[in-house]
Amino acid sequence: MDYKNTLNLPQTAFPMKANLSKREPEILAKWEEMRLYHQLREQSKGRPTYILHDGPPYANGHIHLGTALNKILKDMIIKSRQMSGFDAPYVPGWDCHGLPIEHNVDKELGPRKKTMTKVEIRQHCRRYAERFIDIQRQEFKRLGGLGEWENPYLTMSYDYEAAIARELGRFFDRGGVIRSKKPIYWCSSCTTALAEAEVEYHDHSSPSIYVKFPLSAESGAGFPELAGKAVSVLIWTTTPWTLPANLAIALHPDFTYAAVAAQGGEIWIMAEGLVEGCMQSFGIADYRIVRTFRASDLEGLKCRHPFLDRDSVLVLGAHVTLEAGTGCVHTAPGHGREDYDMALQYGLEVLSPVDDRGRFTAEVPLFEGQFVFDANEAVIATLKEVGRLVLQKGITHSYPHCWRCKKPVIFRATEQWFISMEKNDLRRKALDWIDRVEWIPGWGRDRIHNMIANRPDWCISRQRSWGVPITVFTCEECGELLASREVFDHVTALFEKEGADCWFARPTEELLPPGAACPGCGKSRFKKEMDILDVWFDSGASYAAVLEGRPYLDAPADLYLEGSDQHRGWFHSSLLEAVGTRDVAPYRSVLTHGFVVDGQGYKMSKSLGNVIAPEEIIRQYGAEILRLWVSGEDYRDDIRISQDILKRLSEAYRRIRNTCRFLLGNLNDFDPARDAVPYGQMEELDRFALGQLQDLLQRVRTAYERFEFHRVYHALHNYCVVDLSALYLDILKDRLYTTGTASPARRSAQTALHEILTSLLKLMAPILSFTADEAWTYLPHRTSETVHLESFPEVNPAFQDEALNARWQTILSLRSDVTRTLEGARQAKTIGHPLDAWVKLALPEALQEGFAGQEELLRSIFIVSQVSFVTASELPAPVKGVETAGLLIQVEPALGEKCERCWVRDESVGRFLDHPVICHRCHPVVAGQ
RNA sequence: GGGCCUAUAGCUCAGAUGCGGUUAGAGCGCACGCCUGAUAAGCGUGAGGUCGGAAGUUCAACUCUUCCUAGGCCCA
Repeated sequence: MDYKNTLNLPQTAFPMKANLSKREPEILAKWEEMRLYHQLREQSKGRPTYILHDGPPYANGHIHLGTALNKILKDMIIKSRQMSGFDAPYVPGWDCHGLPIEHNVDKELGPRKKTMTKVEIRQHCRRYAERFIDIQRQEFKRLGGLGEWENPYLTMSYDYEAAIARELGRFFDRGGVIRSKKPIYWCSSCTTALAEAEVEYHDHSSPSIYVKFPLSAESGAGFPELAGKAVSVLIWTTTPWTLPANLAIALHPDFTYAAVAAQGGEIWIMAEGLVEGCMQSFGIADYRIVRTFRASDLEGLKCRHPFLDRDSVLVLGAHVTLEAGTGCVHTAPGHGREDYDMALQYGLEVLSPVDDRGRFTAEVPLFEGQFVFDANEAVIATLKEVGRLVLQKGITHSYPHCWRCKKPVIFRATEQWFISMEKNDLRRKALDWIDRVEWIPGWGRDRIHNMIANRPDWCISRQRSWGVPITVFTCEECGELLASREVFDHVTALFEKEGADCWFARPTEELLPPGAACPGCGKSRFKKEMDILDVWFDSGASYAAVLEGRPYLDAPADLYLEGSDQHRGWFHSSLLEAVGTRDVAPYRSVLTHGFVVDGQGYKMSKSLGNVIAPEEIIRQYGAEILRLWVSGEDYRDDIRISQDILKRLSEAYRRIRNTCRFLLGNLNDFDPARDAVPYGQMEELDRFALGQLQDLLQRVRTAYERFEFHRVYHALHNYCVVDLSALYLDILKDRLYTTGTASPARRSAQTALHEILTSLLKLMAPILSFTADEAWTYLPHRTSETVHLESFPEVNPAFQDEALNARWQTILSLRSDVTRTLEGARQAKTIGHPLDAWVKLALPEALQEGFAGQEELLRSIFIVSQVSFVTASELPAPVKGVETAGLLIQVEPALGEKCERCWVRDESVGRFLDHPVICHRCHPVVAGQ
């Protein structure tokens, strides 16, 4: 007789092999089919909401690991909050306007663009954005995230465009917007102002020149040492073309300056600390310092411009350094940030004689029409001619470039719109609100705080086509600004109906509210503003457009979650807008994650060739492994990915999957309603297992609450490997397989297994969303269609038995010493399989009473054939217990024959005439069938 | 150059909630072995870190300070 057929072996159709890349799309289709997201909304109506507000990715290109990471994290938060009893809606969004799209459309259109109207270009941009929204939507959905994908928010939808204009109106209303001439980054190739975020630094070669600015006679008069001499202040610059705009020379207030007598009786003034280095590079060995000055001695003195009929005044600024140059800094207020600050402080003009294309204007007749970078040479030639050039070299240094066209940018002062950081106390209020927001990790607070504390006014205007216009008017007559509430209300209403395109499509008159008149002169002919808004303003308005705009959402949000770069980006613009328009932060807490780097910790870049595409991982491993990766790494730091890591993860995945499969297989015939055993009647091992499950629940729930998914991952994996596979399940096999199908002993085990499996699947659902869902469908008598409609199990105090737990900690210690001893016996060839073993134990005094008569319990737990308690003297060659002091163990070959059914050696085998090859444990089971 | 951050076994993570104290832990992987009734599975044993480097504070530092190195984000 083949006794194998009399066993209760595990049975399940749940496949061992996941085949994720094929199965995942089927599961996604099922969710779509059953409208899972909407079922969740329906089901959780009335619960407290949890609002995670999605930061909109830019609608360009395919998703990469960084965006995948971000979306998966969000999904894990949404699902875990949902399963923790919240109503957690998720509305994904896209950022649609802006230079990158317009730039790509430019490229696609080529020369055709010149013949097209703004509205036509904008339509192309809109279609471009739509195309990538569809692409990215598919790619994001493939990751397994639930959300309102069919109704996302788009910054280019009409209602959103209207909301942007409305928010801008609020700023105008409060007087927070100013127009001013300021040096800003300007790309003369794209002919637009650039935001700080649109500038990147690359190496660039520039001329490096030392130039003499002759000190005017009357300025030198106060110093006898200088009388009658040709005295010059020496400056150093790497942008000769900015010299025509020079209006001052900055000295550091704390530095000492020296007058150096050099060749031909000339005297040069420079920082004392730089004299030696400078003279060395000039190749002048023979010089002497005539006298020194405090910087304040020189403040206000005047030099002559080296080649223009103009003065250049000596000013003091803390930005001057001794790192390079002469300690006397050429200052052109129209071409540098600090230069501009000097202008404000000393009342200098903000001179910027350069046009949109980067060419000198008529204000500089000498170089008019020349492109500034080309004019460097002409400037140097002029300096040589007039004898003001001391030295010319070349230098390679880090220089700002346009992020789109990659060409070097210039600093140029133009009229721009700014959100003032000081009007309405915006800076101070923003800083106050920063301290009322929870930043996770905590250093995020310092980071954004420093940025807000030091940032200049926000330049919100751009001279491009694809964006939301700054919807204000200027009077044709007197130039007065018209930006009243009525104007914005009127325009906003138009935007709601027609989108922002109407600003460009309609004549000015139709954009004005009826009867609009200039607040200055009363006339009614206006010019509409043609600048558009910085895209950061768009996404920064999502607070108003989305959270306030959709009735089922709420403001402020519970959470914003983005990469740490967004302290300067979306966290920043959102904060300034919400505080600027309604004196409140848009979020209660802000969570940041690091960046995806390679296995060595280096950033991913095309040039390094270490880029991995999400699509590649999904194809090879499945999105589930990507999700497991996101969960396993501590995302607050940078997170690494490599083939090795992925391999490791898929191994962990298989382990978890197989554990589920084993559980499913052993629950095949179990109906909890019919077969469950009450806790009090369960075997103590099963009760102990339920206790361990409570520990897991506790740990996992806390970790989810704190967004510490790597703790969830490790807890789940460890539980599967250590608590279940190596311990509980291994021990249980004997009972599950060999006892009667409906025996109390087996039902007791199944009761625990059922609790364990359902809990496990629920706990893993936010991370292993596909697998938990799949396994759930194989669960007999399941309570719902998908695990995602379930809630996390609560910790059940009834399953927490401290005395039981303590007793089992002792048992586990014994077990650990026994298995170590078995290993030794195996190597000594005393036994092969543990079931060949007879374990003799001499227990320490303290344990003897507690385990008296429980040889059979220990036998099953050690998975051996016999256990006997003996006295120390009965063990001639014992092994000492390591974990249990005083324990002595000896392993000997087991007595009796191996039962053909349960494989345990027992002396009862052979005693049953009807079944001569099975043991006394198996006999009643088989005989009873 | 400035701001913020990271650096524990080959890999991923723990190291009592800001403020130091026994032989630094886990899982995976690896090596060796067992099993063949979770089987492209399962079980066991074992070898691997002195905590990025240096100096300092202290009776005592992986945990504090400084500097250095490597890396990341942001800015100039």
